[in-house]
Amino acid sequence: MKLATEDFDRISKALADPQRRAILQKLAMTGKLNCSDVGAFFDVSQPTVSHHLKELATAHVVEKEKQGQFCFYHVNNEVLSAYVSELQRRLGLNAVLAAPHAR
Amino acid sequence: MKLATEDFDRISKALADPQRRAILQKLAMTGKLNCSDVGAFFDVSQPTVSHHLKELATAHVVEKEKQGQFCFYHVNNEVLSAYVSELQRRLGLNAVLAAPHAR
DNA sequence: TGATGATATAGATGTTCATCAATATGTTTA
DNA sequence: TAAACATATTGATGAACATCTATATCATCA
Repeated sequence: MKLATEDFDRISKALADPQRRAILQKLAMTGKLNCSDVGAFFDVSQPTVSHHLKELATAHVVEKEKQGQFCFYHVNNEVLSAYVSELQRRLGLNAVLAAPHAR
Repeated sequence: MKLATEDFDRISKALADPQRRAILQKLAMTGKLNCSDVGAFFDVSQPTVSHHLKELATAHVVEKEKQGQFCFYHVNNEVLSAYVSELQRRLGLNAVLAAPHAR
């Protein structure tokens, strides 16, 4: 999967905030949570949680799934993997793996 | 190599800014540059370049090497690799590799 | 239908931060 | 030593943003 520059930038920004990283990590560990559940883990207001989840969803690192009045979120592993790959590529960390061994 | 939480957070913040990512990528591509060289690639003032390089150095993703009046910078691959690994760990992206294939 | 509950939005506030101009510090060379 | 150059620091400014309270929207249930 290929990330557009715009997407890469947005994901970088989404991952810049510690609170958002904590929420994302919690989602990665638990698999799926609704908004209230996420909020229960952290000492921030409900609107703040909602805001962070929206940022993560806009960056496509999580996906939103509405079920009645609830709203479940789960991580998008494909996008996250693509992000990490692109990050490695830009930082030259995969040169050894990708290059056909430059003798 | 193991990253302390504080280091991980600082690196995340260092990578959050597009200009800093561009500088880091340029360093990764060229291997080693002094401050002026870096500045020549981008349309920002000298103090801004100096500031960004300092941020990157404080996060240990680049290393500073003073030679006379010049100051060379190069990426620290060990730290960057450790950062990416820790990021993958937190996001649960290495589960497939690490786990003995569920079932 | 009205009450309760879940989530989203609006608006405000304080903080962080990217950037710049000006200046300081340190180094080389004429 | 004086001038020229490389880099760092200081202080200011405007923008981005994390967070909150208050309120709106939407769904469920009695």
